[in-house]
Parts: sequence; C-alpha cells; structure tokens
Amino acid sequence: MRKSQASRQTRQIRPLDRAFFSRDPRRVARELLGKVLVRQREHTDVRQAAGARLTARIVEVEAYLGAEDPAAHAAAGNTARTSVLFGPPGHAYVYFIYGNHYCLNVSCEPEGRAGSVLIRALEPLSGMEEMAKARGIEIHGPKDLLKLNSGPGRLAQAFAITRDLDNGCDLTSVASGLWIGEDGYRPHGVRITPRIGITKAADRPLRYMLAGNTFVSGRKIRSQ
DNA sequence: ATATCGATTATCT
DNA sequence: GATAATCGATATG
Repeated sequence: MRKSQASRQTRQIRPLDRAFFSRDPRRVARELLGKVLVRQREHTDVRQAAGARLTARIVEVEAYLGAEDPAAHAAAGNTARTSVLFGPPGHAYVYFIYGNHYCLNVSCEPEGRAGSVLIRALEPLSGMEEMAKARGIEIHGPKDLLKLNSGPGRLAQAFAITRDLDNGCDLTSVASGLWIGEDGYRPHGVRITPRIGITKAADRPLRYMLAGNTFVSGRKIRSQ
C-alpha cells in the first residue's frame, strides 16, 4: 500500500450543504478535494436488496469560471445544454463529449452565475466490483484500481452517470442517489496546474489535485 | 517510455 | 462542417 494514497477508512458520510457550492468555483474546487462521491441506487422492489453503495474520494478537479471563462461551456451562454450551470448551486451538470464519454460537473455560485467544478479523478473506497463491471474491466491487482476512476470519462462510466438520468440532479440530496459527502478526511497537500485537454485559456492554473495521490489522472511523473 | 490516432455525436458557426 | 473539459489501442524509441 502506498503512503501517497488518501485514507481508505470510511466513517459516516454526511452530504455537503448548498452553501458549500454557492461560492467561487476555485474555492469549491480546492475544498472538494478529499470529499466523497456516493452512488446509492434506489431499489424499486422491496424484495430486492439495495445495490452496492459506490463511494470514492475526490482527488482531482478543475474549476470553470462561468460565462467569462473561454474554456467553459457556459461561455456559449445559457442554452438547453448548459442551463444547469446557470441554475442553483450543488447540481450535476453532465455533458457528452467526443461521441463516447460523459463527464460530471457540480454547479457553483448563486443562481444566475455559471461557475462549475469538473470532477476528474477519484480514489475508490467501496463498490469496486460494481465499478469494474460498469467499466467493462476486471480487477486482477492493485494497478487495475487505477483504471476505475482516474479520468473524467472513466469515473462517469464507473458510477453509471449519464445525461438522461443524472443531468440536473441535486448532489446535496441523498435522495438523488448521487451525492457528495464529507467523512472527516483532511487532505495533506494540494497541487495546482493548468487544466487538461482544453485549447482556450489553457494556461490558467485551475486544476487542483491531492499532492502525490496515485489516483490522479494522466501519466505518472517521477519526483513529486 | 512517449506519441499519434480513431471512435462517435451533441453542439455551435 | 468543425470542434470538443476523453479514452484506449497501436506504433515507435
């Protein structure tokens, strides 16, 4: 077990409140590191056991600053696609990209402003078998855990996040079946770099990650 | 080890 | 018609 990983311990998880998200996305991004994404499916049949609870710690995010940020989808204005970004904070903005992948954001700032945070990588805590099944892979060793949630498209697939089902859902509500919570974990260090995979405003330092965490997306670099 | 490329579709020009 | 907040496979040193 590498010491760079965040704690695997899972205490009780309590959802974050709306005020947490009603702030500048840079602030929200930094403070989301170490929080936990939870997927608990509703079961419609009483005789059927509830699905496994999927939980994973947020280790990498990016801030998007709203209408004035050229790299943000909100720069195109309030359209059918981006309306969630302009709505109340703490809601899921799910978009489809490159014909293949869904990505999960959380809306930030008070209603009317379109800042958001893109969730880029998670460290799995529970439900790894379910995640692997959703990803269409098998886990044979510790290295395979890196393929579950390290990358925005991957984590969306692992958590079975789609636009039809999850866009606009309230991430502060346990009843949503998809929410973000706090389990008492406190990050040790935060590292900040430019955002990944964008062409506009590509130099701004708006990518936040837990320093040295193994589950951050992208290639591994020695000496950090 | 890094580099390049194809997949596949919603959205905007 | 072009581009995109990506991933995985393949090629090459």
